[in-house]
Amino acid sequence: MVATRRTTLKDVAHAAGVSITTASVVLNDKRDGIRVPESTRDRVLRAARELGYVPNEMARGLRSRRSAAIGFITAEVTTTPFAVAMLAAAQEEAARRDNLLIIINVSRDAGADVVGRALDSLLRHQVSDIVYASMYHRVLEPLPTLPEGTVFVNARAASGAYRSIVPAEREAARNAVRELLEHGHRRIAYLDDDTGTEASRLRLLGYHDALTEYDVGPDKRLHLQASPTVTGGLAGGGDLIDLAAGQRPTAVFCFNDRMAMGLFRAARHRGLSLPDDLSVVGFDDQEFIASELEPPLTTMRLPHREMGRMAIETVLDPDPDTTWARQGPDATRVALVDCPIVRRSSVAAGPHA
Amino acid sequence: MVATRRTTLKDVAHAAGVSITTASVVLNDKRDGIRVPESTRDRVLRAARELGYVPNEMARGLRSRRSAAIGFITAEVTTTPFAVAMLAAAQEEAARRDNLLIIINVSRDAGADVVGRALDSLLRHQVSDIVYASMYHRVLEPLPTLPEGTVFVNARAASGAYRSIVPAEREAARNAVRELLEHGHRRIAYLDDDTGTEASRLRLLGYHDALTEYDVGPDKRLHLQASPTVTGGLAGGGDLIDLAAGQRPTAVFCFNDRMAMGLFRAARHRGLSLPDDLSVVGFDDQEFIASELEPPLTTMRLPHREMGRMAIETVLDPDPDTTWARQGPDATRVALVDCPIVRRSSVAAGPHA
DNA sequence: CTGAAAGCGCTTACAG
DNA sequence: CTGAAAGCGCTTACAG
Repeated sequence: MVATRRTTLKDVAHAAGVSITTASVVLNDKRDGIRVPESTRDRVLRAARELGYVPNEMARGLRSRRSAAIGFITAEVTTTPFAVAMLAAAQEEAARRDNLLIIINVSRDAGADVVGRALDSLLRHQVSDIVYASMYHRVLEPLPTLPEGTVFVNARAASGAYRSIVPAEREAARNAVRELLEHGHRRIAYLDDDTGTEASRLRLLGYHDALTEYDVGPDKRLHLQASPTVTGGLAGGGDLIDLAAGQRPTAVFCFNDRMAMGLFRAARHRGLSLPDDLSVVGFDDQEFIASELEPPLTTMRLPHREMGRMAIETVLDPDPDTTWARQGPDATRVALVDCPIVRRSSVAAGPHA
Repeated sequence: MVATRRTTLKDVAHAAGVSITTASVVLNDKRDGIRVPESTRDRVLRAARELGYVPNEMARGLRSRRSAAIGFITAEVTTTPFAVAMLAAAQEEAARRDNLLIIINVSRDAGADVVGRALDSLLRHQVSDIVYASMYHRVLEPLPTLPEGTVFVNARAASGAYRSIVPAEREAARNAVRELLEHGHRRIAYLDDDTGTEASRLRLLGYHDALTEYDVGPDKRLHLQASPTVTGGLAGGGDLIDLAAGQRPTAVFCFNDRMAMGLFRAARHRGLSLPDDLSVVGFDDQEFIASELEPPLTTMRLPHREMGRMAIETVLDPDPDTTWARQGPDATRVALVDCPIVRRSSVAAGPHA
C-alpha cells in the first residue's frame, strides 16, 4: 500500500498563500484570457515542487468528466509473442500523448460474457476510448455495448460504424508472389493456412492477382493447405516437393514464417539446397525465425508497430491523416496498412529469369 | 468518445424509490450489521439492471481513498516475446481478484527520469501498489520515489525494504548440468553469456556446484563466453567443437536456447550428429525455438507465468504463501522460483554411462 | 488578477 | 431498516 497522506492542491495553495482556484489555474497552465503574474506563478510552482505535489487524476477526472486513459482490449495478444509489438507501440504513442493505456487481455476465443466484463471494467474506470486488438487478422461481430468510437486493430468489425485497422493482406501477397515471378519463377506454390482465417482468404486472392498479372494459369495442385505451424509446413512442404518432376514448384509462397521453417526442413531432409533448388517467401517476419533460418528468409513484414500506433492516433486525434475505405452497408471503415517486403536470401533466380 | 450521459447511482435510487445511501449499500452488498429487506434489494437491483448502471470507479476511488488498480512498470518486457507470459499471467491474476493492471512499458535501459515519469503517471492514477518487472533477470537500484510496498519481478532490488521474485538460477543450472552428468557425461562445457548479467553469474555457480558434486575438476577451456544470440552460439559452439580430440566436450550446457540453436548449427556444419555426438541442455524453453529444433531441445523453463502471478498475489495478499529469504543488510527479501527441466531429445548417454 | 462556491458521483459515519 | 449530510480532491463558471 502507498502510505502517508499525499499532498493535495489545498496544501500547495496554502503554502503559496493563494486560493486553490489560483493554484489549479497555474498548475494546469490555463492562461486563456486569465493572466497570472510571474511572482504568483513562481510561488505556486515552487510550493508544488517542494511539497512533491502529484495531482489526483481520479478527482480531476471526476470533475472534468474526462480521463486520460484508453482502454485496450486484446484478444490473446499478450500471449502472442510476435504481436506484442502492437501493444508496445500503442503504449508508447499513448504515453507520448500523455494518456495511459489500460490493457485487458482476454483469451483468444473469449465469449461475449468475458469481453463484456472486460468492457465493463474499462467503462467503470471512465476510459475515454476503447481499442480492440486481435492477435491475428479476423472479422468480428462487435458487442452491442461497445462504444461507437471504438477502433479495431488487426481485426475488422463485421458491422456497425466502427473503424478497423488491418494489414493490406491481398496487396502483400501479390507483392510476395511478384517477387518470385520477377525472379523468373512460374511454377509457384501457395502453402496456405488450413484454418480458414481472413488472412488466408485475402492472401489467396493476392496470389491469384499476381499470377494473372503474369499470365500464369492457376494449378490447383500448387495450392496446398496445412496447419499454420512448423509441423504443417513440414508435411505440406514435403508433399509439394514430392510432386512429380515437371509438376514440382520452383518457388513457394508460404502463409507464414513458421510454415516456411517446416518447408526448409522438408527440403533439407530431401537433400535440396536452398534457395538454388527452391525459392521461398514467407509472411510475418517473425522474430527469432525469419532472420535465423538457413538461408535467412525473405518475407512480408506484418506492420504490428504501425497498427498499434495508428490505433491510438485514431482514437485520440479527431482527424488523423489516414485513408479510410468504406465497407459494407454500415458505416464501417477500414484502413489498410502496408506490409513491406524484407529481402533476405531465400529467393534465387528461376528457370525463366 | 464515449457519448451520452451515463446512469448514476442517483438515477438508480430514484427509479427504485430509495435514497442513494440505500442504493449504494445494496449494490456493494455491504450487509455487515445492516439489514435490507429482500423487497428493497430487488427493487434496487432491478433498477440498476434496467438502467444499465455502471459504477464510476473514479468517484468511488476518490471517496473511499483506494483504487482497484495495480501499476505494472515493465522494462521492455512488452517487446520481449518470451517474457510476455509474465504480463499475461499477472493480468489474469489481477482480473481474478477484480483489479485492473495499468501497464507502463519503459525501454530496457530507461534512466531514472523515464521511470520516474512512469511512476508519477501511475501515482496520479492512485494505483494502490506497484510491480516492477524486468525482461531479464537483473539487479536494480530502486528509485527513491518508489513506494515501499513495490514488488520486483525478474529483477532484484539492490537495496531497500523491497520484495523481489526471481528465478532460482543457480539451482536450475545445477540441475541442468546434473542431467548431463547423470547421463554419463564428464567433459561438460558451459557456453555462457558474455554480457555480464546476473543470470550468467548465478548459472556459472550452479554449473560448478554440479561438477563439484560429481568430483569433476573444472577445465577453463570448457567455460566459454559469447554473445547470447544464435550468432554467438554458432561462433562459441564452433570453438568448443573444434577443441583438440580428448579436450572436446561431449556435452554442452548453454546459457540460453538461442545459443543452443547456434550450437546446433555449428555442429551440423561440421557433420556432427545430435545428440549422439554431442548432448545439449539449453535455458529458457523459448517458444518457437526449443521445441522446434532438430532434435527438440532439453532445456530449463523460465517460470514467467508463475512470477507474474506471484507478483500480483504478493502485492494484494497481506500474507502470501511464499518463502522469502532475507538478503543483505536492508530488509530486502527474495523469493526464488523453480525452473523445471523440460526433457526433449537433445541429451544422449555419454562415455561414462 | 483572484477567490468563494458549486458540484463531479460516490461512500460513510451518524441520526432517526 | 432508511435517509440527510459531509466530504474525497479537484475544475469551472461566476463575482468581485
